[in-house]
Amino acid sequence: MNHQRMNHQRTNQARTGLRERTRRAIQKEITEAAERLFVERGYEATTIGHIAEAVGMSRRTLYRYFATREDIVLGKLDLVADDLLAALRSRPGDEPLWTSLRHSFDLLVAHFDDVWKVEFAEPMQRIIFGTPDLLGRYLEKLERMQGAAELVVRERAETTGTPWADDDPTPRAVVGAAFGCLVAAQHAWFAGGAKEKFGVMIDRAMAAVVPRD
Amino acid sequence: MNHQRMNHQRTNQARTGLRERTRRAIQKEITEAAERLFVERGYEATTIGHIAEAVGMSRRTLYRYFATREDIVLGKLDLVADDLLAALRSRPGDEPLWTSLRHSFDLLVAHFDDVWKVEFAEPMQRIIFGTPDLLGRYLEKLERMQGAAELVVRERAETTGTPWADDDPTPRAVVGAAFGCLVAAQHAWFAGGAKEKFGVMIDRAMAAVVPRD
DNA sequence: CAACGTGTGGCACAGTGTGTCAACAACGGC
DNA sequence: GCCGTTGTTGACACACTGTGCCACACGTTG
Repeated sequence: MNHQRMNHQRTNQARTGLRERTRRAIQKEITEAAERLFVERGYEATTIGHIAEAVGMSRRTLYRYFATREDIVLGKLDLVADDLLAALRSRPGDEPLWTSLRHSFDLLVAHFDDVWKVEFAEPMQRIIFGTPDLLGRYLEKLERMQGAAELVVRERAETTGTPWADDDPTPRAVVGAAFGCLVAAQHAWFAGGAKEKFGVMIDRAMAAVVPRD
Repeated sequence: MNHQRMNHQRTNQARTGLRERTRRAIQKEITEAAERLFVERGYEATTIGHIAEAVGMSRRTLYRYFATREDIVLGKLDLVADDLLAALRSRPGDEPLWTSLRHSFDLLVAHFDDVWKVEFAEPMQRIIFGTPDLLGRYLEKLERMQGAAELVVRERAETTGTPWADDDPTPRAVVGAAFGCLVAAQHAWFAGGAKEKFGVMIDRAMAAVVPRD
């Protein structure tokens, strides 16, 4: 229970504390070793014990850095989520919602086209989408992002004087549609061997689905 | 590995065989006992052992009916998925895609407004959305449904002479947007205490997001 | 009857994730 | 310097999931 809140507990306070920094460094080390193993031996075949051995620590200690094996792969997503929400919040209030959402995704686009792609992009993507456990966790995290995004969208609508009723599914639906496009773009992206830029893919996907403003 | 294909392996052949029927009956019995336990003691707190004991069979045998504990809750979804795809296939080819998708969801609407609601609707929904594991599996199943739906949509577009390129994210995006609306409707539905009909909710959600035809 | 296929339970096993405890290092005040 | 506090680590035991394997019981068919 309560796995998801264990890492990165306070993004604001103690941002540059020594503790936090070394913790991040170790987390990164673990992640890299683990991903190497996942890519070359497969996700299912790589146990926590293997990873612990690879980074030279005990199984128990590893669990203090990542609550579950899925989190080793998907933990960074929580950080991205915070940034995405901040980006969404910072969009001008009079901008069409769909456009704001598209721009918020730019962070993910960068994440895909830059960091991931250079080192592990395609293989790790394939591992995530090819492993039921990971895919489920991934989608669950996207789900929670959508919940948070809905709140942001509702707040924004309130400031512009056109709020939605509490039981109106509209804001969630628009956000959900946007994330649906995101996943669609991911599929198309590495279905085409990641030859095309991810940004292009998501533009196409979101152009095909434009809600009434 | 390969959990999801273990149950309901051939929906077409041997539809009314004795074996299949008794199997279904036992599955149903297990499901009902399990859901009762889940509702009153919580999902996490209910082990396979408890369920097995409740229905009077061994743990090992229970695993021959459901590959995972999640499947006890979400297994029926696979059947619904088949029906949903069949419904989608049977829509007229000249109908706007969004309308076809909306009508395909009627099955789910019935499932929500009728069967579930009468007995376990709200509690089970809450359990699914409140348990990370279950939510993940649920979303993963929706994901696979979307993959299958995309194929149907592509085939249909081919017969009408307006196919999409293989690397075009459009069909998946539209399908994904529709499923996003579905989930949005679920949220709004039991956020409002399931007072409103589910059909109304999904109508509102999908009306808010209409892609270009 | 015998052979066969199928459903069942028992057992052992690898793996995940948790609670608990003792050892140990780091840091501050005295 | 010494000592308590605090945080990190590893070891062990534990409950639970899911799988492989084997022996047994049952009904059907030859």
